Amino acid sequence: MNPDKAEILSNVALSVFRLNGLFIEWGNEFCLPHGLTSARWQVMGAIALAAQPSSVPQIAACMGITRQGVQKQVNLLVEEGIVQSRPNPAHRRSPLYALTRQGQETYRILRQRWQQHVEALSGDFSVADLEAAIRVLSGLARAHAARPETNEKEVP
Amino acid sequence: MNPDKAEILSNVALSVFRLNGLFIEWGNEFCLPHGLTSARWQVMGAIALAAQPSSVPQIAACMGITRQGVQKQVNLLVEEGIVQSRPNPAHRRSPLYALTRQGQETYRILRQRWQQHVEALSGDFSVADLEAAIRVLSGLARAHAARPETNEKEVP
DNA sequence: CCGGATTTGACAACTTGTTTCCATTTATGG
DNA sequence: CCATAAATGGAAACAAGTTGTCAAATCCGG
Repeated sequence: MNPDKAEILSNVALSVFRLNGLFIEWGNEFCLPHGLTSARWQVMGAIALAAQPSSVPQIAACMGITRQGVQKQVNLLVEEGIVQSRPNPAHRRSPLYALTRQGQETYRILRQRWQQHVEALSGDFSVADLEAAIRVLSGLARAHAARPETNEKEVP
Repeated sequence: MNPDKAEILSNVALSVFRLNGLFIEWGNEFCLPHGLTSARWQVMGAIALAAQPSSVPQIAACMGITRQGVQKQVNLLVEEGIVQSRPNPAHRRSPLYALTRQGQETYRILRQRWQQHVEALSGDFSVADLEAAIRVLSGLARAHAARPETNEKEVP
């Protein structure tokens, strides 16, 4: 019943891989009726949650992925009328992005549906277990965080 | 201190996404000295842990990804001399795969280094938290498991 | 034994994300 | 003010995985 902390940790890692795949797949079906995908939903969420309209590099930093990856999804979101660019007074080439009216409406509906889903799900777990899970996942993320390490920038 | 189970669950989902990316990145660096990547390491592990030499579709089913994805990595592992194909008495076109001598040696070293890593890491967590994390992650995986749903195969 | 369904590998296109390179814009220090 | 460094978008190549198609091999029901 207590096989070894190290072995449980290995299982946590495998669970994270499996769950990541399941979440993306589930999210694609969840967003399909709104013409979105998991990736675009995540970028949309980052834009929606930002206090002010944000530039692509700001969104990328907040999401923990590269700016080029975000740029692709943002360009698609603009094409679909979900997101709108506006001039950046501080940078001519780097516009700010915010949701359009349609984007706000789509986001509102998705957030509502998501809220219903997690509430239905949350009955399966205790608060103590959920908080413990957060502790473990956060601790693992901190331990594996991309540390600049010896990236001090090679002195030329 | 207890904001809402639903909100903690949302944070668990975001943590899974973030951790998946961090794990893959970390694994790539971890395997680099042995000429492997995270993806190939995972496939190699599935082959190593199988009781008997396995076919590509068997490995894929056990890993929860598509056979085509596994096939790509297996072909690369064969090229690198990590994995070896042998005739499948039950299927002429679908060979069985097992580790080569070199593959067994590489696997042994990687497993040893991984073991050291998780043991060092495991000091940061309590057994209770780790088991709670497993309960939550397993429960979420079960709830989102790709269920055939209405895929009963359209009657033609 | 035969014929159709299923499995399987090969191949190609697509999605998501990363890395790399280049050109332009912005920032900074003398 | 100007030269150089940093930030930024665009494009291309790559990695990993998915889906789809095709042909060969296997399986199964009659």
